[in-house]
Amino acid sequence: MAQIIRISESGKYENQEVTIQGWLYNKRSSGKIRFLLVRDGSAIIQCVVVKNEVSEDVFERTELLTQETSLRVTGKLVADKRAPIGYELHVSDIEIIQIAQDYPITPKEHGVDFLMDHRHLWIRSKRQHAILRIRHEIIKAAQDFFNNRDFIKVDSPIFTPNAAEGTTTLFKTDYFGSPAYLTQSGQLYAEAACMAFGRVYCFGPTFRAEKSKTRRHLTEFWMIEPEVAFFDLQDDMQLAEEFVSYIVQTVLKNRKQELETLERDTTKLEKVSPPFPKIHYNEAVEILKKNGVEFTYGDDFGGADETVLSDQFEKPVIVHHYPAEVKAFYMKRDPEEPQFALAMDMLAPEGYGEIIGGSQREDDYDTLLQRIREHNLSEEAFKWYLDLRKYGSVPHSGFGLGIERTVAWITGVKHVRETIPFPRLMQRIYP
RNA sequence: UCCGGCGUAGCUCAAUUGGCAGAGCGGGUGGCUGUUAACCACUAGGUUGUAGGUUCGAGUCCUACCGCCGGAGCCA
Repeated sequence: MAQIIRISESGKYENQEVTIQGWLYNKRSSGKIRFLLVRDGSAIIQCVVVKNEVSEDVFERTELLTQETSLRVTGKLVADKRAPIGYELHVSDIEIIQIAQDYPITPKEHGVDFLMDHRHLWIRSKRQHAILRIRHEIIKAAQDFFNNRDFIKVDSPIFTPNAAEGTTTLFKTDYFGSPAYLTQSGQLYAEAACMAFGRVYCFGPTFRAEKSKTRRHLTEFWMIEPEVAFFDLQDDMQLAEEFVSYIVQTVLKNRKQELETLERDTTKLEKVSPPFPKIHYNEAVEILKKNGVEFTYGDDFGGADETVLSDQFEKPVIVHHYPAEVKAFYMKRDPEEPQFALAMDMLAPEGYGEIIGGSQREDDYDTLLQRIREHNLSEEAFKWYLDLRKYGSVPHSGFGLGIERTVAWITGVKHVRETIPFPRLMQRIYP
């Protein structure tokens, strides 16, 4: 056996004898010449088997190869302009590891339900492969961004003891005889960590038991949430636009091939750089009215409203100063116009919806206590959270970025179910 | 939870007015020395989601249920 290589590093081994370990993606035959498309997770390469260049035994073995059969292929790597990756393998030997019988996902169109039932196999397909590689790049870029700015990653717990804002959207579990809930956000714990380290972020799964059946909703999704001490809303919005720009530009730079596979039009993504348009809630309402949208002043925006707003701009748009009543208890109100919260949402272009929600947090003990009471929340449960306002409280702000919606936007995928390896939806918890 | 749509071969779909259940892909067999979801020929493959009803006759019409899809509501 020759040196084992990854297909993606073929360029380094031109005209050398190498071995590739992988799976058969597809096969074509023309009598005495056969073409094997082999994937190894890094890329796909066409392997050419010519009858009178290999032993009879090896040539006959190609007959046994079915889709997704695992194998080792040895041969000479040669440059070929006809090949998508620029190289082909001229086969000298084939070792079959396991023959796959009746692989369900054939090279043709399939329906959503069938593919979702076979998600564990679907992720081997080209398109899913490209999406998940971009997801990886987005997560890496997001963490790099904060790591390069001296943030400390402090993860929040998944189990939480209390229902922060009503139990309807929380998943309840049994925790040694007491109720516990799966977290909806790491934010409150990130605030505690923020008072310890100054700049922190957490990254993990969050859970919402909402019966939402739309292309933007999962019951389990991943969020990355920075929290910064001595930051006001303006600082927060600036951090958010720099953050999102960095992610988009990094993906454009490092995942060009995957974006091509997905046939993503990148011209709009290329324009994503600071500053982003920032509009007050009142301006947003004006825009909706100008576009003939029926909207009750004081409400939060629905999915259709968000699309109208984001369609006005080429870049993501930040809407700030939402009516305090539709926002969470912990958001600080603007002292100059107290009916508004110092909150902001970032809406992705092209109808992908809200990708960031953030705010400056209430940092005054008495005010926060009052809000907790107004919302009928348990003072006892939030004792530790109130402590943060008791022992050296400072102005601080943060936001959360939903990974799946960000992946959907950047890849141009229509539904978030394709942006996470194993999606959890209202109607699906298999595989 | 509400509105709309769909359910036929392993998969994607077709089947005229209610009148013989069919094609492509995948599988099998054979052919082809440059194929790109290769192609060509042959071949196997069906409780038409489930239960009931109307009818001489139901994939098709009616009722209920199940499942899925899209949307709304909901959604720091």
